[in-house]
Order: sequence, then C-alpha cells, then structure tokens
Amino acid sequence: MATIKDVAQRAGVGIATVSRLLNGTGYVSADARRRIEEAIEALSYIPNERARNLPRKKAGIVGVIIPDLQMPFYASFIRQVEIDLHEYGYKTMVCNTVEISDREKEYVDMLERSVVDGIITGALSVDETVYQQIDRPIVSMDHDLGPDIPLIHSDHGKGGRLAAERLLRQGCKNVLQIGGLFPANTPSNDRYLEFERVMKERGVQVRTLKLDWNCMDYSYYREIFERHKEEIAGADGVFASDMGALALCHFASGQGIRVPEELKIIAYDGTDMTRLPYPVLTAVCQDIPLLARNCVDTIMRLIQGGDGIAYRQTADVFLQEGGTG
Amino acid sequence: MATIKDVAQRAGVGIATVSRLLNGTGYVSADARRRIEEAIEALSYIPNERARNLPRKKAGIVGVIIPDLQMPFYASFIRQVEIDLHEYGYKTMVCNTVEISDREKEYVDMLERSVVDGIITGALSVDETVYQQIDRPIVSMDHDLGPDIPLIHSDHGKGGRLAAERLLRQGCKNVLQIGGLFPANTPSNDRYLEFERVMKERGVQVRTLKLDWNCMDYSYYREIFERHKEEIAGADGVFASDMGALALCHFASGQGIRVPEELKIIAYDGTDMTRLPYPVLTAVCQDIPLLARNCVDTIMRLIQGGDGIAYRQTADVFLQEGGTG
DNA sequence: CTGAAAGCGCTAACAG
DNA sequence: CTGTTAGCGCTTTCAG
Repeated sequence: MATIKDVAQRAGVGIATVSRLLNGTGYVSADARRRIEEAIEALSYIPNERARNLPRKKAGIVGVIIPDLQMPFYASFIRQVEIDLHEYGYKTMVCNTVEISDREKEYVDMLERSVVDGIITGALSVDETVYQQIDRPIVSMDHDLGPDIPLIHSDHGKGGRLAAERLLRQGCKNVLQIGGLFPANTPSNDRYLEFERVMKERGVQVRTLKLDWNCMDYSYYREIFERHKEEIAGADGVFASDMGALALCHFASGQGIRVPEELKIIAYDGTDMTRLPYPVLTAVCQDIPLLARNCVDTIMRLIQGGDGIAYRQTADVFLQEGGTG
Repeated sequence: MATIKDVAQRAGVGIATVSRLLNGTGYVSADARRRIEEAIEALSYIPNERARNLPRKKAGIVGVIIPDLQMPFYASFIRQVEIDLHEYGYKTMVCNTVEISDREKEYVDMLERSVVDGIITGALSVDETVYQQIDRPIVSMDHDLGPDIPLIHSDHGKGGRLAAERLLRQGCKNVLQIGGLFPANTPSNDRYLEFERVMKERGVQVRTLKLDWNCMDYSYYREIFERHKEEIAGADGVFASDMGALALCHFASGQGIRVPEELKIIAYDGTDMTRLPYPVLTAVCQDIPLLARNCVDTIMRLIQGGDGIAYRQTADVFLQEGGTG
C-alpha cells in the first residue's frame, strides 16, 4: 500500500503539500498539484482513514446498541439510523445485546476506547450506571438513563390512549392487555399505564397478561393464549404488540372467534408484519424514521460538541386503520 | 483523556513499560507493575484502540453489506454475523445499500481506506468489477464475484428440488413459481432452475411469475395476485419466497381457495415469518447461522492471511414441515 | 506557496 | 527487567 510519503517522494514535494492538496486546505501551486496528482494516479494511492483520524481525534463511527436485530422494530430502526448517519458521513457499528449484558458492556467500552465517537442505545441489559459513568456522547432510545443522557422515544402514552379510545368507540366492555412492562423506568411503559387509565376512567375493565417483554417467539404466544383461553374468550377487545396481535388473530380464528365482530384487536408498534394480513391489522404505529432521525441528529450534535440539546424528544404516534379493530 | 504518557509519568516509568504491562508482552517488575496500576486507576486511564491499531495495522472491524436490513433474511443474517465476529474480537459495520449503488461503492471504499479489515457482502447493486479490483479480504454471499472472491451460499439447487419433490409427492399437476431471478450470475437462481427441471422431468407444467427480486412490499404481492387471479386459481401448487407464500395464503383464503387441500404452498427462505401462521408454512429453510459462520470464518482466515480457503462453500437447506404444502 | 518538524497515542525492537 | 528510539500514516503549525 502506497503511503503519503511515497506520493510526496515521487512527486518531489513535501508530505505536507500532498496533505494540503488531499484536504483542500492551504495553497498548492498548479505545478505541484499536477505532479502530485500524477503520483497518486501512478501509485494508485488511497489515504488511510484510520491514520487520518488519529490526529483528527475522531473515529467517524457511531455505535448502535439494540436488543436484537431479529426484532423487526429494531431492524427497521437501525436501517434508518444507518441511512441517516451516512448522510452525516458517519459509519454505523451494530451490536445486538441478545440479552447478554457482557456484550452490551463491551460495546459501551468501545466508546471509552475511542473506537466509536458516540453511542445510540436502545437496549438496557446492563445497569444504567454503566452509561451514566461515561462522559461521552450517548443518546438513549426508550430508556431513561438519567438527566445527562438525551432520551428519545415515541409518545407511548398517546399510543395507549389511541388504542383505548378506539376500543371504547367500538363498544368494548371487557378488554385485555397483553405485553410486558419493562423492569426499568421506561417511557414505553406509558402505553400500558395510559391504556389502563383511559379504560378505567370510562369504567371499562382491563385485565393484563404480563409477558417477558422480549419474547421474540411466536409459539410462546400460542402457549400463553392456550393457557389463558377463557380470559381471551371472555374479552371483546385486546391491545398487544404487533406479534402478539398477529398471533392472537390466528389463535382466534382457530378458536372460531370472529375478528373484529366478536373480538377487536389493536396492535402496537406498527411494523411491517401488521401489514401482512389483509385487511391489515389496526395498529398504533411508532414513527421509526422520526425516532431514528432524532437519535442521529442528537448524537451528531453531541459529537460536534453542540449545546442546547433537548434532553427529551417525543415522537408522535398514529393509528393505522385496519380491519381488526 | 489520560494517555499512556500520563500514566508512565505518574508511575515514574517509561511508556514502553506501561505498554508491556497493558499487553502482557515482556516482563514488568512487581514494583513497576504496582505503580503503573496505581496510576492507571488514579487517572482512570483507558487505552485508545484507534491509536493502538495504527501500528498494528488493523482496524478490528469488518464491514457487512446487504441490500436491506428490513428484509428479515438479512436482518437475521447480520444478527448472526455480528455475534460470530464478536467471538473473533471483531466489530461489525453495517451498510444497507437500499438499492443505491453509490452507497455500496462508498462502503467498499472503506476497505481500501483501511477503515475495515474486510468485507462480507450480500448485495450487488454495483458492477462486480468494483469488488474484483480490490486486493483485500472480501467474501461474497450468494453472488459470484469471480474466482478470486470466496463465495458462500445455500444449496439453492437442492432447495428447488426439495420443493418440487414435495409438491410432486402431494400430487400437484400444475404448479406456479413466483419470484425473481437475479440479473447477475447468482447461485440463488438455481432454486428456480432446479425446481423447473425436476418438475419438467416428471412432466408437470411449471409457470413462472417473474417479479422484482427485492419487492419488500406486501401489497405488491397482492397486486400481482389480483392481476394473475386465473393463473392462481388454475394452479394446485405454488413455490414462492416467504413473503410471497404468506401473502398467497391470505389471498387464497380471501378467494375461498383452501390451503393445502386445493392449493399447496411452499415457501422459500424459512425466516421467522413462516412460523407466524398456525400451522406454520411448509418451507425450504436456509441455514442462516451456518451461512453467517461460513462467511465469518472465511473472512477471518482471509484477514489473518490464511491459505487453503475454499473458494465455494455450500450450506445445506432443509424442509420445514408445515401445514400449507 | 512549501517543507521541516512536532505531534496524535501506542507498539516494538534494541541496547542497556 | 527497562527506557530510548524509531516508527504507524497523516495533520498541522510555523518559519521560510
């Protein structure tokens, strides 16, 4: 691999002159320019970014930590984050924690080891102090990591409200809520709380089936449903995550329960899978592109040492009209 | 940020001694060790990986290029790749080309710019010469990039055969194949070719609905089905990608066509979504963990300058017993 | 305009 | 065992 030194030598100039030409910083005579360009061409020289970034004290990379890439929500999220970071000229390093806290910790270390310039995290399998102890650019999605770390999340409260109001409007009297509250202090829990609040306010009974929040497994839902057959049979409305809702649709049809006539179902998240059935699932959708953009804009401002960064940014949610609720 | 120099100074030793202790290379007296450790602690020193990797001439990062993270197959693939690379102590940089060839080209450049040590690519929105011109570690999944670049892929031919044989065993006489042949020379096309070959061999008629290979959109399928209603009604067996198969199940039920009694459906890829319905889709599954491992093992051997690397590695596929075919 | 020189933070001989 | 020294490949003053 040719280095800047080789180029300078061949062009008969100093290495600084080559650097100036490469970076468009400072003047370079037409003559020198010509000779350098010839040398670059001849040696097919390509600058080494890593060497370049050492003096610049930057990595040009942002780490993104999420629970599991196999969850459609996070796959879509990272997809957008990667696209947005690219517009800023930054690369994306990914980490699925897959529930292994050691792995999450290791990736967080990458920030202190200067392999990434910042971290966007949507996972929290470690203690939050792991993040709090670091004085470098960090942005959190959906998990409150304290007052020093910008928090970006959907308006989950509104999401719960939208779902509740929809079911009420459809005349539901006995609703079931399926899903898992995060252990930690997480805005996503608001969706459950608000759902319940609105329902109670209107005197409608809400029962909650608590699950492991990260059960990616479809068959897991089937088991749960089987175990709570009566509760489901007794309900006329259900609010569940995308996968739970979809699984329930199938379960209901297996049980001869007609959707939405006898049972209304509203999904939460609104990822692609809600658009698999026809008609599509009625769903409260998170605005993933907006979440991603907020995360990226914020981490970039943090990296560029900007100020006046909003501590908390809430993204709107909306209802996807569908045929199940 | 404290540097190695600060630590050496505070410990009253040379910077090389600190380095030796840090890397466990060479001897360090118990006394020096104690003082250095104290200094590290006091300054809460953390070595800078980027600086470390400059002399080591490595980045510790592998780039993974795929068409779109939103496609479940690729999301699962990267998930595994990330996990496997991590075992080798390598980080994962992702790129969705999202069909923008400039982006793919830019990420390939990262290899020449030394920001990554190698690239695993499952995309090909650029001309293959882009890859061929580079003399650095590259591994390709599913696209033949010439004799110098290791190729890793599923035994798609067997996949086509498994599907064909299954449909034949079920007595299908008039089958439809839905999907898109890649424009380029791609092993995945074998699945169509073999499917057709086996069917023809047994005198069964095969019709093919050619689609854009990258239509991630579910509604796109609905359109296609609507447009080819009669062909579908006339068929008794269909072989399609996961999403196509799932969409067809719904379409069929909307048309009053019973699956599998009147129409057998076999999916290809076998990603999670095939396990959403109950019973699950009958599907030919690619072994994503194996594909990922082969890619990672191979790129690592390439990076470590190993030899005797198989040019072509084929991963077995298997049939997922389901209720649709 | 330009080159020498001093870093960026760390590794790795190589004489002590 | 240990410190000095010379890099890794590039950026960036700062006198010419």
